[in-house]
Amino acid sequence: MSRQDEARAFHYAVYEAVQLIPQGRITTYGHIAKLIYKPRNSRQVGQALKFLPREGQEHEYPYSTANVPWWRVVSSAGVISPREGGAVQLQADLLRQEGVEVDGNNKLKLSEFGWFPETEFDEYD
DNA sequence: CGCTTGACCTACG
DNA sequence: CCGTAGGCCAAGC
Repeated sequence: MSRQDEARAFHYAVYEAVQLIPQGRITTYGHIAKLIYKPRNSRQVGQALKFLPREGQEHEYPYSTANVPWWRVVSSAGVISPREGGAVQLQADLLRQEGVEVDGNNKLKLSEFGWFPETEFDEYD
């Protein structure tokens, strides 16, 4: 399996896990990493979302912003990760649109809206 | 091939 | 509840 194939497989795993997040709920990059059995790759989870094709854009992946709720993923600090462009504001709007409270500093209450299903890694805590 | 980046995370003051 | 330090690891150059 080539390195590129592995990267694609990782991206697909991330997108599939993100699709599991219920509407009106949020989870973290780190938790998605655990769900796909790559607990030390939280950074790459963010990277995968960055590579998620924008709706309408030409791409090979069977995933895009049209079928992956990328806005339901935030940092472990419960904050919408800062980045270039208007993506942050869009994410805040999409979350509020489904009932998730976002304050003026883009902070969210993980204790209230967090979605953290059990993972096999939790057994080693 | 080595070095820098970055939608991250935990531990510690 | 900040802010910092160190660790992590694929992608880009």
